[in-house]
Amino acid sequence: MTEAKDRVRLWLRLLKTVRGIENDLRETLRRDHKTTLPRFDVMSALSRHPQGLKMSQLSGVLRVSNGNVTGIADRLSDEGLVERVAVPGDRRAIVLRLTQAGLAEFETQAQAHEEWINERLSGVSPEEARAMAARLQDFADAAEMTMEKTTDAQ
Amino acid sequence: MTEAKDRVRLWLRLLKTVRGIENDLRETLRRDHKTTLPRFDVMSALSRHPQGLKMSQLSGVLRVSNGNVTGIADRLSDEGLVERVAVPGDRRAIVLRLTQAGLAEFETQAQAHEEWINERLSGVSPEEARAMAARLQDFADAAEMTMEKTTDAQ
DNA sequence: AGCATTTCCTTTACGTATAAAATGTTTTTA
DNA sequence: TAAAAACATTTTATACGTAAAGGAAATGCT
Repeated sequence: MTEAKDRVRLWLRLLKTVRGIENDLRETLRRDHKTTLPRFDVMSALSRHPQGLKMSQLSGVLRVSNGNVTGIADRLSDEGLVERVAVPGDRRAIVLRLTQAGLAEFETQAQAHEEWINERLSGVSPEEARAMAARLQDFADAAEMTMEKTTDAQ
Repeated sequence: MTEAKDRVRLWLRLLKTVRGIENDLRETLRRDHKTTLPRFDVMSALSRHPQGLKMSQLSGVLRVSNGNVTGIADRLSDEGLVERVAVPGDRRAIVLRLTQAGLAEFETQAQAHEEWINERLSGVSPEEARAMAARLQDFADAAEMTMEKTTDAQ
């Protein structure tokens, strides 16, 4: 009973916290870098894979739908920040990767992003940050287990 | 340096956690209640204000744009779950409130929602939930202070 | 080889989200 | 009190986001 309420309150608090940060971040990305969080996420993923990622890998990593990635890739591509490269052995697949310009742009954004987050979360000590991140990780792992159980039951 | 990384990691973890829950929740709301989280949020806010809320109050409470609320209200209204009521003294304003059907529907959804969250967060003990929620609240308050400082500086 | 299935990506239809402009109404101010 | 400013909401243009359907290519099975 009451424990359910406690968990609901935690969920509402998590949601409010993340949305608050996201809203502030959106404003900053738009004003300072003429970009958005989804675009940043895509470029960030690509920056960790210099050889590029297939569209399906990208949507898997980002946990968004295929069609969503198609649209973001279109726009980034129009601006010359990413490029689509054919995959030798498979004419269905396409690899997306950062261009030189895209990499340079991302590095600037990433640096500013880290500083911005550090400032925005300045009320959280590094120890607290590590502790909270670890706890969230634990609980994600627990949820993962539950999910697998459910999935196995098919 | 390192502390910035710790805070960034916390932010990424928060984002991933919330998005994971949101994705699962979206699926559940769609399948079991033929609705969405934004619709649920609107109905939830209205349920806490039986006399209704002006559109601007609603977008203020939910922290979303005016135009956004307009669209959601349109769809809920088409389904007879909410109604727009003229405000006596002010012909610019409109109050949105739940209909009888909307209230009944919301109560069903809210009950199921609470149970679903409780299950989804079953890996978090009630004590942990309270502790984490409190810490998030503290840090939101700290951010609030920082914001006010910034705002005052105008 | 041949035909069904699966895989990969895009397209479509729709619902959210914002910012900015437009519309109509009230209030303020000169 | 007429003009200007502030307000409340909607509309517009654009960008995400999903689910579901579609087209092309690879795979698998017989």
